[in-house]
Amino acid sequence: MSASQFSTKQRILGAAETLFAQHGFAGASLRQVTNAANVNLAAVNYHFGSKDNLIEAVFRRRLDALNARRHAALSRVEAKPGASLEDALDAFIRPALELALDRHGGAAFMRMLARAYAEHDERLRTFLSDNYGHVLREFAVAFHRMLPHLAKEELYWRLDIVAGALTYTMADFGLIKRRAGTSESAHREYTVEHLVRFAAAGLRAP
Amino acid sequence: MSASQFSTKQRILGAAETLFAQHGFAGASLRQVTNAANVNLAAVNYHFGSKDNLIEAVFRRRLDALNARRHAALSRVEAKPGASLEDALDAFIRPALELALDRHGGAAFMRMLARAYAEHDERLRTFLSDNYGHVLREFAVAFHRMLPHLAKEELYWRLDIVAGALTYTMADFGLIKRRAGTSESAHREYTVEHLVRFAAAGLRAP
DNA sequence: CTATCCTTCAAACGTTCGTTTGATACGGAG
DNA sequence: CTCCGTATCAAACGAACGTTTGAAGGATAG
Repeated sequence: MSASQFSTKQRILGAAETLFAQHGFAGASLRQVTNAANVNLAAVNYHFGSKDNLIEAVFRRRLDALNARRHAALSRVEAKPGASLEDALDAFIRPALELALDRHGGAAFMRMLARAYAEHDERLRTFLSDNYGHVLREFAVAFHRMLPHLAKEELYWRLDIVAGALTYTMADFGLIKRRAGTSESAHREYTVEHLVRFAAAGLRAP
Repeated sequence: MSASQFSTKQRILGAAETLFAQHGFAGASLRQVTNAANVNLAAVNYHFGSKDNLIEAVFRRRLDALNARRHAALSRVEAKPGASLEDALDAFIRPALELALDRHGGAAFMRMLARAYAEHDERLRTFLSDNYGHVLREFAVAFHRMLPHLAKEELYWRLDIVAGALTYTMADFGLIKRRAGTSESAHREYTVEHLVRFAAAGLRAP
């Protein structure tokens, strides 16, 4: 039963991701997590030190890769002459949507991320900003270059809102099965395009 | 100190709204709430019966009025010949935005509502659907009439996502001060227009 | 073999949670 | 005045929380 192809650490991370998405960080207890992962209660503190550290580890496992892919995609866009706002938004959205549609817990992680956005928790915001803020700042610079008429302050809170709305939307997309008869790649292309237009409209508003 | 122009019940509701918005339903304890409201701990269970009932009461206090105003606005739109999708969205968005910009805790409530959306909690969804679902269904019917080419299933989850994204966005709007030199009504008009366009684009997408 | 390190385990730690209790004060109604 | 329903209070209830402890495996190195 407790046997799984995954290590204790990985099983804890997976169960935590699912339960945090379902009940929130305060609402999901370590006893729920360790029961779902079929590991001893003390294993969390042994491997991660504390519940807060576990939360950060769950983020890290996914965001390291997501941020790297976003950075790479933005670099490709910036190397291209005549890149549009839509290209930059695509670089931001596509890696996240691929993560949301990933079959190995991607949807759960996206829902967890959406909750984190809604929580406005100071500790979490600091952690995310410290570890992943630099890529977001790269995007902000790119957007600023593409929307020169927009004041920096205005741009920043628009980005905050657009990113939040996108995250919320992608979290829900992960819950919904695509229409029968549509291939996965077609579904993804359709959704990316839809989200890019939606975000561009929000950023370009007067 | 404990003296206030408001009754015990009202002070509990106000403090709960603020703290639920800040720390979530699981994260805010009744001891925090009763301390902030300057009332005895037992007062919550005396006046409301349980923490869950308190949560529902906090929703009820705002949503009764919000739903009534949305219903009235939609009725006006439907009485008007040649009403557009944008008119219906206006009827949906304007009352909510006015609530979000209300100075007496409206912003806190909107943040709480956004968290509730992100939580996907079954009990809360049932409560909201049972008590306020009929107005949302009126809007769904109106939108269906205005978007006949869209299958019902497709429309429903688009509405779910659009409503969530709008709620999230309005929750953040409540946190941000309007630009200096802009009147409150101008700020509201600008924002409503922006949100309506944004939502219409999401619903009209192919 | 023994020694060592990493991991797992049951049990307990002190704290905080939502809820309940029983006493006390107050304020009209009879 | 007494009576009675409403409201508030300090105190306690059992349950659940995150965390710590110390002992017991189990593999590897000498």
